[in-house]
Amino acid sequence: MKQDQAALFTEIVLKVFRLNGCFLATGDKLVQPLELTSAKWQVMGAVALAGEPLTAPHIAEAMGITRQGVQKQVNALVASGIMVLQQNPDHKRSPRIALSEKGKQLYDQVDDLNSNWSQSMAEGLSNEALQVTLQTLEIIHSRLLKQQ
Amino acid sequence: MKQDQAALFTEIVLKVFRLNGCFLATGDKLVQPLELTSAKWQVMGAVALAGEPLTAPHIAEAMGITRQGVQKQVNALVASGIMVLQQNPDHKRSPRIALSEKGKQLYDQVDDLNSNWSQSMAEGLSNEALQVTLQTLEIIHSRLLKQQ
DNA sequence: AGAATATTGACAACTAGTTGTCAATTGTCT
DNA sequence: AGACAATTGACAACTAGTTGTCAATATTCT
Repeated sequence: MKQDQAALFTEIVLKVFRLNGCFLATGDKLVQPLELTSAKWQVMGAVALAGEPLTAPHIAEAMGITRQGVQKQVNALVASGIMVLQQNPDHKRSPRIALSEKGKQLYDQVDDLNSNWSQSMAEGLSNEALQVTLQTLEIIHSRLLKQQ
Repeated sequence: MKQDQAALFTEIVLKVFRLNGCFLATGDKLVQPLELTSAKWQVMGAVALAGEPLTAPHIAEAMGITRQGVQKQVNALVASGIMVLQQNPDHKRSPRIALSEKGKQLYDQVDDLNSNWSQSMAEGLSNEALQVTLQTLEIIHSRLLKQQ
């Protein structure tokens, strides 16, 4: 039975790999009309969710990726006028990054697309099943963080 | 309540993104002593699991990534003597790809590492929770495949 | 205050994977 | 058999992210 659980765990790992690819592909398609990508709206989402401008390292921490990965997307988003840099009184080198007006409007549209899609995807899945799934993934995630 | 489920779903999506990164990082560390990477042992695993040599497109289909992504890893694995190309009587251009003796021995070691790690990770997680999680992820995955 | 240490953005090189093109091969249809 | 379409490996260019280095800025310790 210990065997069974380990085997189940391995299948979950493989499923996560597949789902990651599918989610990114679907996300890219979803925001393609807005000329965005999954990577870009995730950065926008981190700032939108925080409700206040964040520095690049803060965004990276919130997203669980490296600051350099974030920096690339931020630079591109600033170049295209979706995000803006605000002087940071606490740090000369590290500006606060915010959504521009254009960025906010764009993100509202992303939010709409996402909420429609999420509702259609969650259709017919029980609250319990979703809760158990999320909770299990959270436990696994926290173990991984401790372990490394 | 439909709202709740969509929100839960969104959280699961974000958790999958994080877990994907963590799993890859942990997998890389796990097989680092064997001079492998997550990408390489996943290709090896696809062939090992099939129990017979596969062509590159077959491996790609099994893994859910593109044939070109697989091809890169296969070329590297062949160059390092871990996999070998076998003449394919059914297709002059598309050889069957198998593990070499060295590759089989390596994969046995990977398998050991993975099963130890999986057991420690699954520790304390109930069979039901793991089953519900896997099943829910499978439903989501199959919906994504249909949808696109 | 001054020195050692950590954080930060820019830059470059790298891994992993995708997309598109090309020519060779294979499959299908009549 | 012959023509047209699909599959395949090689190659190149691309996105996304990581790692490492550097100089500038912040932080900490005494």
